[in-house]
Amino acid sequence: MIRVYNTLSKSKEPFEPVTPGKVGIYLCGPTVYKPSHIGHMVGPVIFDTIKRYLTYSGYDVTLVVNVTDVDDKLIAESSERKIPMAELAAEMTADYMNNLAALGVDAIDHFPRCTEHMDEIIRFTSTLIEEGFAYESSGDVYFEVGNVADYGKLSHQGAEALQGDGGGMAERKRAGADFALWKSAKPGEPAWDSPWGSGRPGWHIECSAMSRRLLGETFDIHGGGLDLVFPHHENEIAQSEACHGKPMAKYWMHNGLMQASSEIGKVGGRHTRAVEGDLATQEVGKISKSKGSSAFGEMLREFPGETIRFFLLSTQYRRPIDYSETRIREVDTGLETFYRFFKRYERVTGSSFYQIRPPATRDAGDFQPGDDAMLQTVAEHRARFLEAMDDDFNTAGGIGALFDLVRRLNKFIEDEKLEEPKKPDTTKLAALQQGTTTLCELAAALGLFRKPPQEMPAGAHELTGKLLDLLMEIRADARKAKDFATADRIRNALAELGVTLEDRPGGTEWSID
RNA sequence: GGCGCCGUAGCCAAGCGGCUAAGGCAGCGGAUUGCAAAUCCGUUAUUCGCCGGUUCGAAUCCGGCCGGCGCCUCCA
Repeated sequence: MIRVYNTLSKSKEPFEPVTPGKVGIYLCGPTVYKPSHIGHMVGPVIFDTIKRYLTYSGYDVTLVVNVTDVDDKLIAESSERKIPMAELAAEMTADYMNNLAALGVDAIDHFPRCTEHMDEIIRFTSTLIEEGFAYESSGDVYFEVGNVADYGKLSHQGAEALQGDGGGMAERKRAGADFALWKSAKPGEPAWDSPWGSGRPGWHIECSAMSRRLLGETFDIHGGGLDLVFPHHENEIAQSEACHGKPMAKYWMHNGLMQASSEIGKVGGRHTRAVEGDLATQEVGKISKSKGSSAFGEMLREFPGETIRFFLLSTQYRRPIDYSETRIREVDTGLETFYRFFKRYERVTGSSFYQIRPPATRDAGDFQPGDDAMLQTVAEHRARFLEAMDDDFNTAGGIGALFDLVRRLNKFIEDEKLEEPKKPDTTKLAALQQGTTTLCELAAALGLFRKPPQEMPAGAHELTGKLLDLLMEIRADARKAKDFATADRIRNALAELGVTLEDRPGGTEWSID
C-alpha cells in the first residue's frame, strides 16, 4: 500500500487512483524566460522518480509538465533582449529540456505549451463567465473569489486572510483577491483574439485548461513546489472546481524548495551561518531569490547529471534542501561506491552491470532467497527499500537500503573469494547475479544507474590510456623486481596528476578523478 | 500580524508511539596489501533544541520557550 502526503488534508493518505490501475500526474513546470537554475530541477526529478516508482508498482502512469510560454516576465525579458517572445520561449525551453535530459528525466509524457492551448483557455474562461464565477472588466476577465465558498482550502487560510489590495488592477476588480483569467493587451504586446478583445491568459488558467485536456476534469496527482500552494494552486482549484463541480485532483503534492547555502556557514555549531569574505553577501534563502543562483547548464559542467539527481533524491522530497558544492561532492563520493562495485561485478562475472535487464515491476522482481544467507539479506534490504518508497516516496530511506545492499554484495565477493583467479563457483556466481539484479531493479525505480557514468573527454583519452598502460607495465616490472622505490615514485607522481592506482591480483587498474 | 515547515552524532540525513535510533560524508582502530588504493569488520548519539505534560512506554502525541526557514498576488 502506497501512501502519499496530501497538502489538502495535511496528512498521508492511502494512494488509490481515480481510475483503478491508471494514474494521471500534472506537475507545474517552468515559465521559460530565463535559463533554469537547480531549483527548477527539483520537481521534475522528484516526479520523474514518482512516476517510475508507480509504474514499477504496476500503474499505467501519464505525467504532464506544462511549459508557460506567455507571461509578463517573458514579455519584459523579450523586450529587453529585443527578440520576439516566441524566440525567447523556444530558446529557454530548449535549455530546460537539455537540463532534464542530463538528469535522466525522461519519463514525462507531455509538455503542453500555453500558446498551443488558447482555444481551450478561452473556452474555459467563457464557461466561468457563463456560470457566474468570472466577470469582464475593461477587456480583462477576473475570477470572483467571493463566489467560491471553500476558497483557501489548499493553503488552509480563511478568505478574509487572502484579501489583497488588488495590486495595480484594483480599480478593475470587484474584490482585491480576485485574479486575472484574461489580460487585455497593451499596444505591441503579444496577443490573441478572444471574446473580450485581444489579450493573453492570466497566470493560473493555463494549468486548469491544459490539465483538463490531457488528464480530464479530475485527475490523481497535482504537483509543484511548495511556493505554488498560494496563490497558484489555490486559484487553479478554485477555477477548475467552479467550472466542473468536482474535485480537480485527488492528491496535491508539494516538494520542498532548494535553499542557497553559504559554503562555510557551519563552522561554529548548528545553524550559525557565519560568513566571511565574498560569501558574506550570500545569505541562506530561496535559491530563486538568490543572486548567486547560476544557470543549471553551468553546473552540469562541474558535476555529472547523475550526481545531481542522486543529491536531490538523497533527501525526502518535502524537506528543503540546502544547496552547496561541498554537499554535492560528498554525495558524489558516495556514488563512487556503486560505480566501483559495478566494475568489480564486471571483473567477477565478465558481464557488465549495465547489460542487466532487471525486472520491470515489483511483482516480477520478487524472488525466493531459499536458504542462501546472502540472498536472504538481499530480500530484506529489498523489502526495506519498498517499505520506504511506499511511505510517501521516501527516496532517502530507499537509498540507505541501496548502500546496505552494495555492502552485502561486496562482502559476499570477499567471503566467497569470487575475485580470485581460481575457477568460479557457478552457484555463488548465480547468487551474486541475483543480488546485483535486485540492486539494478531498485536503482532503476529511482532512475539511477541506467547507463555508465560519463567518461573523460574522448580526445585525450586514447593517448593518455596508452601512456598509462605503458607506465603500468614498467611499474609491474619494478614491483616484480622488488624495486618499490620506483613503483611508489610512479604511483605518487600519478596521484599528484589526479590518477589513482589500484593494485589487484589481476593487475593494476588506473582511474582519473 | 495570518498560515505553515523545520531543529536527530563533527557535517548531511532516515525514522514520526514500543525490536539494539537506518544510511552517507568525515575521523579512528583492525583484516587485507611490499606500502598504498579499493573492499570488508569494528568504532564515533544511553540519546533525538530546551522545559513541562499525556502514556505501562515518546525522538515520535500535547502545551510552553529558544533557534532557523517558507508563503501571504504572478517564484519550481
